[in-house]
Amino acid sequence: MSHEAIDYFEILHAKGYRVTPQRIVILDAVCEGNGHTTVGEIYARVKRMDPAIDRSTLYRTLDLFQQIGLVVSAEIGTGEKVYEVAESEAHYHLICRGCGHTEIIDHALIHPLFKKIEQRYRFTIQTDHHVIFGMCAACQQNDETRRKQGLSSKR
Amino acid sequence: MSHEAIDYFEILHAKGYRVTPQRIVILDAVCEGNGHTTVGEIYARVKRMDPAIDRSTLYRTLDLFQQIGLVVSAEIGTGEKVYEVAESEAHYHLICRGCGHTEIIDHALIHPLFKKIEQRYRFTIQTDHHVIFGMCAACQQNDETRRKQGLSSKR
DNA sequence: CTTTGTGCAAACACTTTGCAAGTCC
DNA sequence: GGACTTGCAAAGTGTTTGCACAAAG
Repeated sequence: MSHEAIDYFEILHAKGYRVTPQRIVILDAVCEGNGHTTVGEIYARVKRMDPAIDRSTLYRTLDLFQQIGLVVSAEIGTGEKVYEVAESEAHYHLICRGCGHTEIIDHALIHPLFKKIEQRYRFTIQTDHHVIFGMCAACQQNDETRRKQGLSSKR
Repeated sequence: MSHEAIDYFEILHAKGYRVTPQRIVILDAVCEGNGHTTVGEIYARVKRMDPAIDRSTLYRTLDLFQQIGLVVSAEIGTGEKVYEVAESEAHYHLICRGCGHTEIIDHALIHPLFKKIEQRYRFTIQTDHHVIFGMCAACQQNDETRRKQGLSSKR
């Protein structure tokens, strides 16, 4: 999962882009996310490693990384984009709306469905990163308990 | 699909909210979307019907409608939120990245998978509105043709 | 008449852009 | 040295908030 394993150096070079300390730090920061990370989180980590790096550089670099396929992004329910280092395999997450707990869904579960959809609708599915929201068992219980204690029906 | 069929009046009343012309116009506008509509599109329709309605009112009203369950929202790839009137059934869309064509995925296809996921991970899936991105057959062909004509590798 | 809802304007958060100075190769 | 990158500052977007006035019940 660490970028050590990735030929980022070579990939950048091959496309004529330069390897700069900022880019390394930013790739580091995305890797540290271990899965989804929002731009805000990435920026915090970047700042910790090198406070001089500007937000605009972060955005530009994330764009670049995405273009050359070093990282992929997905949309989560909050409207924020999340980034992560590109993996060979597409994958799917289950995120608890209560506690934010993330679970990776077994690939074998999803794949047959996608195959079926592709056949039926003559579509090529490109979502290499899918997020399903829900409530984990623990949070569901908490929620019920709280409701019993009588919370207002309004927000 | 039209809000005529919905007891919006009663629903608002029941929760102690008022029925105002603005709210009716906005609900109308969401209904006109016939599926996903972005805030921008909704606002345009609202303006057409009543130019005096402010953006802030739109946002506040959409929030309210979502809270009381009159409309549901989903996230699409662009980072924009889309809204639509709540349906009894959850549903799933296939959207072509090329032409934007939208296809509704047969419920029977998805449901078994979600059931399986819920059991396996002890999660309650709350996504009542799911979007999968891909490429429709037509756009895929166009894309290949274009690539053959020699487009640069950089964006 | 009381409470809720609205329009306005200003504030916000997040992202993008122009440009001169700095840096990689 | 020359092209690519960066930091800075400023401008965009899209969304939210405070407040006085208007409207619903």
